[in-house]
This record gives sequence, structure tokens and C-alpha cells, in this order.
Amino acid sequence: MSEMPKAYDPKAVEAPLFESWTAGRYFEQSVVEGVSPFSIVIPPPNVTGSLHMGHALNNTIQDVVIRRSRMTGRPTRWIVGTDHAGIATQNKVEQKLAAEGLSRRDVGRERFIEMCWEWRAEHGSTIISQLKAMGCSCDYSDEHFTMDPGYQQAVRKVFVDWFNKGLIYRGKRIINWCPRCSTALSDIEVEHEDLDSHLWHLRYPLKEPVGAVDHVVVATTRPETMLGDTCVAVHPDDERYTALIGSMVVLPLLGREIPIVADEHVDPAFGTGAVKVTPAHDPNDFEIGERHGCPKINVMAADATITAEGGPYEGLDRYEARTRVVSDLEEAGLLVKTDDHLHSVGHCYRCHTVIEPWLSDQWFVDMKPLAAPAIQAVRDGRVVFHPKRWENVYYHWMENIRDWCVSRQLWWGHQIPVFYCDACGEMTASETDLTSCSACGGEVRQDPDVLDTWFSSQLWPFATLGWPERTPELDYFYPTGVLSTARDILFLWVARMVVSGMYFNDGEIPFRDVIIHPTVFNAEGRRMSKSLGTGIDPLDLMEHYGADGMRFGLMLQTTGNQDIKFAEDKLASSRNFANKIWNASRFVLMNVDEDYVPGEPEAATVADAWILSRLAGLASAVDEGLLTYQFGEVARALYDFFWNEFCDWYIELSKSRLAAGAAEGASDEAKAARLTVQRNLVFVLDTALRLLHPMMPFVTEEIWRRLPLSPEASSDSLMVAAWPDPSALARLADEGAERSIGRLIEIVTGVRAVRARYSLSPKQGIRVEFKTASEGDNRWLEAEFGLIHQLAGISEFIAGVDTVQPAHAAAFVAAGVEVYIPLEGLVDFAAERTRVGGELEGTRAELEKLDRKLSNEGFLAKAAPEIVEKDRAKAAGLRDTVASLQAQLLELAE
RNA sequence: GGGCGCUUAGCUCAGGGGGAGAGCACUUCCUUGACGCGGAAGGGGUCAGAGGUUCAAAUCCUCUAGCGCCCACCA
Repeated sequence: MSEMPKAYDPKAVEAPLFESWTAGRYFEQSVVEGVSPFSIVIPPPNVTGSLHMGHALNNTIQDVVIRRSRMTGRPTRWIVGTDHAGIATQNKVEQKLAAEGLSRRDVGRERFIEMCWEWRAEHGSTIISQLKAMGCSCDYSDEHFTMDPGYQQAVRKVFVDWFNKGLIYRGKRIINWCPRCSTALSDIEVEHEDLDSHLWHLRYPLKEPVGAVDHVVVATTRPETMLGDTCVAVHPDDERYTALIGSMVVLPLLGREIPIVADEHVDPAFGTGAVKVTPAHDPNDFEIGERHGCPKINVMAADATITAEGGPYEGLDRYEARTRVVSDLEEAGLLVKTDDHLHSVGHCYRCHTVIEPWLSDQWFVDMKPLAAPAIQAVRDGRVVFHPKRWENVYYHWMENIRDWCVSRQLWWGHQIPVFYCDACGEMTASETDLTSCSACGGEVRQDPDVLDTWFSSQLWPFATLGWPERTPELDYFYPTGVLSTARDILFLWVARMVVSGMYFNDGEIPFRDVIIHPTVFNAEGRRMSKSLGTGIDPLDLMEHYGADGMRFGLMLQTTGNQDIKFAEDKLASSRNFANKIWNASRFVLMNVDEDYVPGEPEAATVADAWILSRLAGLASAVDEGLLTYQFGEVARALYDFFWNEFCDWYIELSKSRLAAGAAEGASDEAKAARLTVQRNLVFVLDTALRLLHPMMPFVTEEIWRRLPLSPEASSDSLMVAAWPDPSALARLADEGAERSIGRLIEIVTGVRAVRARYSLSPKQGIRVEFKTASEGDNRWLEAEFGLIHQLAGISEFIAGVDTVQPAHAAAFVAAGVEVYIPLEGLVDFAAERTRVGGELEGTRAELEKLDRKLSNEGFLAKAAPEIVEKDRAKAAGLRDTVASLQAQLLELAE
């Protein structure tokens, strides 16, 4: 067994361990007939991506769940891969071209796509190697990509199927257009932001005056769109305007004559109650235009410059056009006023350019009928969200779902498998490429657009398992167990996976539990973002704290309710925690003899019974906590157990027996006792390392492999060692031992406090006198004196029910026992009086409160009996304490 | 406009009807053979505010204030 260095060094350990896991093929999982599996599909990171804090958190969560499952012996597989990320990847390659002064059109579609593949080959594995650095136990032997040939086939099948069923259709609609990416976006790819802007009031002259009225004033936030106005709408019941309905106005600047129409959509209370209607540039206006048969004039080109329809404004950028239109109107005396106005402006979620509502031909998925079963699956509890409140968000969106615009005017992605025949106008969706028209045999051309990246991502849980082939993997691993993700892709991805997963798998859901994890914000509470420079690089964190330190630090901060305002000090604690475990293990291993024989743990002493009982409690808390995804609680329980119970107390409590058994001329009994302690130390460490392994895989594995375990308990890797079974460990529970050690800790702590107060050197032995309440307590103290002696440095003691407080003694009450420590010449009586007085006051106040409660009839009548009993016992204890503190005060007064 | 979450120690946060907790920071002491990435002992909080329910409220309900987020066809 190699020597353990004094400090845990993650860098020396992590890479070789990961190598050994890969070599051992522990990440891989094939079909095991007759055994129920557990699987997770990783949310595929973009090939363009590199690890950020959100990934770090999400993948730690998944790895924790996966590693626990694997250790229980269940066939477990974490399916990994990347997403082709249409817009993001295309942007990267376009940037590369731009550096050479080229655009994608310069190189052509075919070459451009080739370059995307090259880019992927070069950069696409970055994030995968970062996942490995984190220790994520994905099945890397079977990595997927949303543009793999098989995956492409799956996408085409889905498209063709929905097309043939009429669930995908082509339509000319107002969609969200990003002029920079030059593509349509779905509604949920638009991020709205409230911006300070203006509400311009424009005067539109009537062609013929109606009575005294010769104009109408409209209000708009986008004056440049007036170039495309084809009517003005007012509410039919708005008396201000009823006389004008049917009249014509002359559109300023262009001179076009357009009608005034009545439409229920108009809100008379907003603006002037008259609305300029631009059917080609606003979804509402589109509807109004449809209702009144108004033409749709598109005044904007794909790059958001004004088209020829804009007459003199042709060629201007939309914002230049806005400025010009406003100033020209003002000059013409047609600008009535300009109000400040806060309004919500849509931005592209990829490049943050302001979105233009734009009329164009696009493909849509009819989501309503598809959503219904997916809603039902959550209602039935077949899919469960954690935390549960996200289900309401899901319902709200799904029940109000709108058609999904799935076509994108990009080159990188799944090209829409629709073939047009220019000769006969036939339109065919086909899983295979067509060269000729199925109707007339004429030449066909494929739709040039590609599909929304999310259209392919939605197939991830089954396309990665070989669908549409009915593979053994698909049969076995689908549905997956858990889907863990950030909340911002709840609609973009999660909901759509439920929809398509159920549709294409005979109604079978894609995953049972959905974990919506917290969002990671930086210390200032701002979203971590690379472009804002507000992010922290997980690789830097791993450099400083080790992969385990980062993982555990994140787990400590993960709770169901609150987002994470990233606290780096938690990572420092976690790194220290790893080091603590390392050194505790070093202690254990240093105290295991060459000829140590592994064996069962044994509660030979109260201390043994106590730690075994605590261990049983830990196992059950960790197991239960992981099954309910309470990561923060589990992390704290592990931390607390290892540090505060195992290291601070059990190891200390074990030292005397270890030493006695190793001493020269030790008796056989002492030697046997030493062996028992060794076995207990090894057992507790072994079990606790197993429980900690999912969160801290590296340090636990490194230590665990050094443990002297029996062949049955051992294996080549902790990764595949047996997960502690809480119900089997429950036999170790021992309430009496827990109570007993609890009291011992109280007394030891009290004595140490006296030591600290009077600066007594730890080496200085002290005499302690106990006044107990019963003979039982005396026997208990005598029995445990060895431990108290060792931990508190007591050289001699007496215990009795009639002990009297010695003169010049520090005194306190702990665990129902009065403790006196004679300190001739050392006690500062004034200070002691103040301290005891303060304690007395506090105790009295507490007692008074409790007495009031206990004399309250309502309480006695209605509270649970065990609560009343507990409070009575507590009051009795407090009364004793008050009495002894009073006695002490009297003593100190002399 | 609708909805959700948060407000607890100097900081970051757990807890969630019956004893106010952790980590970090702070104070004092300790070169104790597992660990100074450590040990021991401490100080520090009207659990945002106001009402209500209850024998009992940090915890449940209502309202208020502040912060953050999501949804919505807010010309």
C-alpha cells in the first residue's frame, strides 16, 4: 500500500482514476435481460459550448443520481452526446469566414456545411473532455450527435409522419425574424425586454372630411411601419369614430388611400383609440387585415432595410427609416406628439438583435392535439416535476400552446425533407431524397430551409437509443428515469420531449422525474454570462478546489426553492472537507496493523454503538435524500457526519483503545479491543465513503481502494461497490448509545470551556467533582470515565449524589450533572459570578416561559401528550439547573 | 395584466407548527504523532413589516414593502 501524502492532492489523483474507470469500462452498460434498468439522457450541450456553471451543476446532479443507481447494482446508463446547435454553430463558422472577409454565400451551401462539420471535428469534443474532468460517469463509448446519420433519419421520419398526418403545415404568417441571423425563430426563442421608448401620435388626414373632422390620430411605437399600413382600425362602439368607419384616409408620406375599419380588437382606452394597421409587420395587424381583406405590404427586407414598397425610404435600415419617417412627419405637421412609453421589445435569444415581426412562408407544427396527451401524463403523475411547482408552469404553457414555427433560414441543420415540383406544383415530404416528382416525374428541388434545432433535440431520449429502429436498447432503456435541466429550456426542450416521446413511442413517456435545478447566479446576483463577463469558469474552480471540491460545493448550495447566488467559500469548505476525509482515512490506515484481519463491526463500547447508530442514520438520510433529490440536505448530512461525528468524536474516542492495544506487553484483551476498534473504523469509513462517492467520486475512490476490506466487501472500484442498504444497517440503530454519548459530549465540552476560560494548558490534569442526581448516573460516569478523562484531560474525579461544591471551584451544569472544577487561586470570582449570573438569568427566563406554557390549560388539553411530557421533563431539568446555579452563585459570593 | 420565488447571524444560505442552525468571516487559546485545507472554546439574530388562525407561528393564511424571475397579440 502506497504512502498517503499529508494533504489530498486532487491533481495527482483525478486523471489516473478517471483512466482506470474508463479502462474498467464501468461507464458502459449494455442490456441485461430481466433486470430493470435506470438511465438518464444528458441534456446535449451545444457543440459550440464550453462548460459553464450551469453545466457543472446540472451534470453533478446527474452524476450523483447515476452513480448511486449504479452502486445499487441496477444496470445504469448515462447517455451522452452533443447538439448540432444550428444558429450557434453557423455563427461560429460565419465568424471564421468573416475574419477572411467572406460570407457563407461566398463559399456556397455545400462548402459551408462541410466547414461546419470541420468545426465540429475540431472543437466539438471540448465540452465532453470537460465533463470527464468533472468525473461525470457518462457512457462515452456511445457518444451521440444530433446530426448523426441515424439521427437524421429519425428527424426525417418525424417530419414526414407529422406532415402526412397534417400536423405539420406550411403557411404565410407573421413570424419572429432575426435580421442578423437572417432566420425565423419560434415564439419562445424570443426574449422580451422592457425598453424605454416612445409612443408617437401621428395625424392621418381623411380623404374627405366627415363633418368637421378632417383627420384621425393614430398612436404607434414603430412609426417606420406606417409605410406598410393598409388600414386604420377603430373599435366599432367607439362613438368618437363611428362616423368615420368606411371613410378613407390618405397615408402620409406615401399618399396611399386606406380605409378606416371597425374591429373589436382595438382597445378604445389605449392611445387615441385608433390604430394604424400594418398586416405584414405585426401579428395583431395581420389578423385585422385578414378580417377586413386589407392587403399585406411587406416594407422590410430580410436584413431589416426598407424595400421598394417604402418608396423614398427604400434601402434605409429600420432605425434610420424610423428617424426619417418621424422627422418627415414632423416637418409635414403630422406629428401630433411624442409620449414616453415603456414597452416590451423582443430580442433574438442567440444574438440579442431586436426581432422584427415579419410576414413570410414558414413551416409550423400544430401543437394543440400533440400537447393533450403530454399534459395528461403530468396530470396522471406519470411524469413528475421536482420541485412540483414547475408543473403549473408546464400546464400553463402547454394549455395555451401555439403553433410552433420550425423552419429556419439557415444552412447548418436538418434540411426540411420536402420536395417541390415546379412543373406540377406537387409537394412531397419524403424520408429519402427524391430526384423526381412522384406525380408527374418532373424535376424536384428540396426545401432550402432547415429545421429548428429543438425539433431534433426533442427526439433525444429515443433517437439516441436507435429509434426509429426498434433496437434492444430502445426497448430496454426507454423510458429514461430522470431528466435534469435548467428551467429556461422547460418549454424549448422538456415539454417537447414529452410530446414527441409519447407520440412516437406508443404513448410511453420519455422520463419519469424531471429535476428543474436552480439557476447559478454570480456573487452580485447577476446571471452568469460569458458575454457580460459575469461568469466563473468551472475549470478554474476545479483547478483550485479539485473536481470533488467543486461538485460538493455546488451540492451544498442546491436546494429546491432558491436559485444559487454562487458562494465560492462553499467550494473552499468542500476542498477542506476532502482533505479532512483524506486525513481521517490516513489515521485509520496508519492504525491498521500489517496482520489486520477484516471482520464485522461490533458495538463493543458505547462509543462504538453510537457511531454505528449514527452511521445507520446517515445511510438512511442519504439514500432517502438522493431518491427525493434533496442534494443540499444530503451534502450537509455527509459533511456533518464525517467531520463532526466521525472525526471530532469517534476517532478521538477510539484513540485510547488503539494505543492500549498497541502498547508493549498489552494484554490479549487490549489487543482484541484494538482489533475491534480497527474494524469499526474501517467499516464506518468504508460505508461512509460509499455514501459520499456519488458526490465526491475521486477522493472517495482513491481512499477506498486502500482500505483493507474482506474480499466479499471489496471490488476493483468503488464505482461498482455495493451501495449501503439503509434497511440492513437499521439493526445498528441504538438510541441509548446516542443519548449516552450525547451527554458525554455535553460534559466534555463543559470541562473544555472551563479550561479555555482559565487558560489551562491541555497538559495540565484537572480534578473534577460531579454531583449527580442518581446512583445510575454515578455508575455511568464511572463507566465512561476513561473517555471523559481522555477527551477533557481529567486526571481524577469523584461522583456522588451528595457531592458538595468545593471552594474555589468553577462550576456548571451539563447533562443533568453538576460539575465542579476546583481551581485554587485561578478562579476569577467576579468573572465567574457574572457568568453564572447570566446563565441563571437565561435559564430562569426559559423556565418561566415553559412554566407559563405548562400552566396553560389549552396547551395541556390540546397539545400532543409526548410534547407535554417532553416540556415537563425539560422544565424539571431547568428547575434543577436553576437551583444548582443559585447554589453556585452563593458559593461564589464568599 | 397574470403567475412564481425570495426576505433568518457581518456575508452566503439551510430549516419549515412545539428547544433559533451551518459554512465563511470575527475573538481567545493550542507547534496535542490524522489533518493549520487543522484542533478547542466563544461572541453575534424581534427569522422584512402588519394583521389573522392555533394551546403553540421563523414555520400556516391574508395584506404591505423590497428584490428576482416567468408568462401575455402593453398599437
